[in-house]
Amino acid sequence: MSTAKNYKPTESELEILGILWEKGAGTVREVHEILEKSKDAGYTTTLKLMQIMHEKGLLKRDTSSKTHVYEAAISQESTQQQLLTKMIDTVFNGSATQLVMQALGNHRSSQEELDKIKQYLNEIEQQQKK
Amino acid sequence: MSTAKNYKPTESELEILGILWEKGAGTVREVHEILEKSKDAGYTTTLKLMQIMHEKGLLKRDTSSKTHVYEAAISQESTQQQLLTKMIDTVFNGSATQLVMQALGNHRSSQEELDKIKQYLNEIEQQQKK
DNA sequence: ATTTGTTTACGAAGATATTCGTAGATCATA
DNA sequence: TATGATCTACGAATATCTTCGTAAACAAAT
Repeated sequence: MSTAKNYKPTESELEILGILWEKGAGTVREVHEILEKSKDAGYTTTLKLMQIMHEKGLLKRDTSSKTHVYEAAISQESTQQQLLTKMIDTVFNGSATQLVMQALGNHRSSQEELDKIKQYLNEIEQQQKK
Repeated sequence: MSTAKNYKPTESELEILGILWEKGAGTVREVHEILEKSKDAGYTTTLKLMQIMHEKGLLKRDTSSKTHVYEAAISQESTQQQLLTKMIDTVFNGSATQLVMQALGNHRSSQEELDKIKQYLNEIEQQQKK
C-alpha cells in the first residue's frame, strides 16, 4: 500500500492542497470559493474530491461540528520534494542543475531574489567544505 | 483543439519522451527495452502508447520500413518549461526562487555545478542591467 | 410546524489513461 | 513452401480521475 507520504496527488488534488497550504484549515465551502476563481466546478465536486483525499490520507478533518473542517495532512515541503525529484528524473535527465538553470532563465527573478539565491549557494558551499 | 505544443503529456508519455530525448529516434522495441528496466509492462502496451502519442502529435514516425522508427515531436526544453511553470504555480506559490532553492537544497550538486549556476546568475544580472 | 438553505453521504455517469490479447502482415531461414 | 520470429493494428477490458445529481440530516427563519 502507498502511504500518504509517497502518494502522488493528482492535478485536482494539488489545487486543493495548494489552497489549504496557503490558508491553513478550512471548510469545503471556503476551499470551493477559492477554487471557483480559477476553475469552474460544482460544490459537490469539490466536496467529493476532499472526501476522497481524506480517505487517501491527504487531508485530515475535524468532524466535531456539522460543517467539517479540513486540513492538509502532508506538508508542502515534502510534496515539493517528491514532485521535484520525479521531474528531475524524468524530464531533466536527472540533473537538478539543469532544472535550476531552466527555472532561472525563464522566470524573471528580481535582483533581491537573485541575491537570496546567491547567498543560499554560499551557504551550501560552506557546508560542503566541512 | 490542443496542439502538441501545449498538450500536457501523461506520466507514461513523459517516460517515453524522456527515453527518446536521450537516445534520439528509436523503434518500439528499443524504447520498450529501456522502459522495462524501470517499469514492467508488455511490449504491446508500449507499442500502443507510442501509437497514441503519434496520433496526439507527441511523436513523429517513419513508416518507410516495416519496423517503424519514432522520434519526439516536441522539444525537451519547451516541455520542461511548461511543466516548470505549472509546478511553480500550483506547488511553489508562484515563486521560481522557492523552487530553485528547494532543488538546490535537496539534490546534492557538485562544486562544479554550483559554479556553473553562479556564473549563470551573473549573466542574468548583466542582462538585467542593460 | 413548515419552509428554506446548507451540509454530508452515496452512487453512478463520463472522461481519460493504461494494459494487454489476438489477428494479420512481413520477413528470414530451414 | 512451411515454420517461427517480429512487427503493426485493432478492440476491448480495466483502472483511475472527475463531475454531479439526489437524498437525508440538520439548523435557522418564518
